[in-house]
Amino acid sequence: MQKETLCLGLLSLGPRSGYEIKQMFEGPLSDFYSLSFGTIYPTLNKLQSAKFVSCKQHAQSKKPDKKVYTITKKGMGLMKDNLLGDASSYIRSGNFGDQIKSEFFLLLLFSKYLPSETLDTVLNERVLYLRQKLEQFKYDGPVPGNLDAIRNEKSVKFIRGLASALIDTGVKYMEKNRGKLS
Amino acid sequence: MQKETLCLGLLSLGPRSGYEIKQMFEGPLSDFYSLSFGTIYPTLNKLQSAKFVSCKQHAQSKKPDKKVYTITKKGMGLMKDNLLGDASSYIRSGNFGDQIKSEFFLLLLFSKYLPSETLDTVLNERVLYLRQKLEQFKYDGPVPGNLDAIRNEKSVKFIRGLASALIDTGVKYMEKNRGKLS
DNA sequence: GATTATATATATCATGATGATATATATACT
DNA sequence: AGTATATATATCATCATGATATATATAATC
Repeated sequence: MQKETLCLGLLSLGPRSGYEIKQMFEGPLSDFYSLSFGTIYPTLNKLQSAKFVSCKQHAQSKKPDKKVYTITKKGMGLMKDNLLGDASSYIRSGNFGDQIKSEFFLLLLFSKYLPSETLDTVLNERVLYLRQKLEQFKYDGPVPGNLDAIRNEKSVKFIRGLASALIDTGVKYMEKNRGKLS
Repeated sequence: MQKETLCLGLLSLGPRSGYEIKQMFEGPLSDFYSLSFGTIYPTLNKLQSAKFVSCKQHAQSKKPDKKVYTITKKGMGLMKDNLLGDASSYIRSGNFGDQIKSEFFLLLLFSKYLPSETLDTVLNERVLYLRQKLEQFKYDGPVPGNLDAIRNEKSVKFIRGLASALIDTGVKYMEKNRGKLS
């Protein structure tokens, strides 16, 4: 998916600044996708020049102005068109997997070269991390700030349920089978 | 993990060419990590110059010579050192998640802008793909060529079991809950 | 009370990984 | 006969990342 389409998609959930878009990628979206500041800011500027988003500047004393972007009708049109194109590409491509870079799995793969205490700590920390993730995905109460919007979407409920099921399976497998590694 | 360490790690499982290393990233490793030709070949050249790997050229009539790389004692030393460093960094970093870019989850997230037939096809293809993956991970017979080495590793058995459990959970969740998306 | 770290907020840039392309041939498919 | 795929290495333009710069407020630590 192009960065433009992704930014428009996130702005379709409600007006946001570049900083807040980055927060989404570091929070609830971190398990699915990420974009850096170096990509987000130029993309928003480009979208603004082409009138796919509008921008309201909120002056803040002695902090940089907060630029809140709102998707335009033209932007909604582009987003929907691109999304349809992306889905078609996905279907035609024959490549239905995700792009993953997992330091954890590489460490596991070469674990026979690691001291057993080191491997143990790696596994412990990973399990601890996954347990926290699981709580986050299962938690149904309010979340602060601008992140509430996506929680009520039908698709997000589906995704959160899926993520919860996957993490739960992962944690249970690791607890049951980690003895077989050493 | 540095590309050098990763290449050395794969060569520690047995001598291989750059092309065969790429095949591993496209096959059994594709769900965990990937490197491109543009990274693999220069890395192998660099490792050879520094005597971390040796190279035997196998002449092939009218095809480019096949360069089979073997890890040296010096290379094994570097790999183990780096691996320990990577594990320590992983533990210290506090960042225990994986880096993921999932076109599928983005399409799900914005699925309300997609025609229901398109979404349906996306889900069908994904489930089909996951079922194939599941069979691959569960299959215990021999695999052709140079890919057998990693299948017998203790760590790989653990990883394959984990991957199978995760995919199984994912498929079952999707089949049960996909109706809630539309 | 002083210092350090973290959060807000945007912008830019060097580095380097990716994906495409080039080159060359054999085999399999249509 | 013609097209696509597989083997095999190498190079390179493009662009995303991660780091850095700038500036301040608040929270935490000592």
